[in-house]
Amino acid sequence: MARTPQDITDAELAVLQVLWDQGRETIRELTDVLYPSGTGVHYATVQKLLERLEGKKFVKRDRAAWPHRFEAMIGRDDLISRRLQLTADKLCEGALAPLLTNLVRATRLSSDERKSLRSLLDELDREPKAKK
Amino acid sequence: MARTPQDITDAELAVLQVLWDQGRETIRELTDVLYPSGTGVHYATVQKLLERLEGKKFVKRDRAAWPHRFEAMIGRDDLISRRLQLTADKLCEGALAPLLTNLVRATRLSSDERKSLRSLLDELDREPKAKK
DNA sequence: TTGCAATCCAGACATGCCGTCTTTATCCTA
DNA sequence: TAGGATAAAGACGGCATGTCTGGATTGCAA
Repeated sequence: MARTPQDITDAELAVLQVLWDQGRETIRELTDVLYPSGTGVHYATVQKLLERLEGKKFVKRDRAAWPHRFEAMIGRDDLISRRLQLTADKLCEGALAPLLTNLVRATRLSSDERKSLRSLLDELDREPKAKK
Repeated sequence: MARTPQDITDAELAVLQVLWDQGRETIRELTDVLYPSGTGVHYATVQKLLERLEGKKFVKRDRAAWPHRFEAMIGRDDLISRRLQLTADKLCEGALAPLLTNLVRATRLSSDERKSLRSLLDELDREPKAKK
């Protein structure tokens, strides 16, 4: 049984989180956020993580700027979808519906949350062909 | 950044899937299913996987029976919940609601599915204190 | 131009997970 | 009691992944 590499590792995710919060950033800026008391050694670590994220098309590098600036190519919601699909593939033969019912039961939905969920369903009723 | 070991690996999951399908099984039976053309070498592999699953309390071993019989201690739904909570922890600070809305949008819900989802919500309305 | 500091780049390294395999001890059955 | 099957403990190896090193390149200041 071959081990399957992770799509995005924890360290890579940490970098993405900062990019999501701050927008376009340089390696230096990212390093300062991720390793506040860093000795400067961590610069190369962040660099490598960005290089791998770029290779996986999850981050875009602006080589015109100096120093280079980085930007997330994947949104938080996209990654959530990705992870959900992954668990569905492993546990439900790809079907998302079981995850859905599981969540509805497990989550202690407040009445407000139930209300907004209903309106979301109403919205889907009106436009049966949701985009993308 | 410390690497976090997986709760259940792919190979371990494969064993669990068989246990979910077949119920109580011996190592030999599991091995025959997982490695149909196995040379007998894989017996120890399954054995080790079961040992680790037992250590993590995901599988119960009946040492009274001979040969030992194994049984899943965690259900498919439990594992789904676990995985969902894990993604929520990593991407939504533990909140499950974002996953829910994400799923509702991503899943192409048929009108039937929407209907059953609504009735599920109604059910929750009637008994605000859902049990665990 | 020259020197310097910061940045970029490629690759090596280390640690630990995890699937596999080996060896030895233990148990049932004939 | 002999022999085959199972149990138990540990070693091994590949590789993912976070970290680090050395040297090339760039921009800027004197």
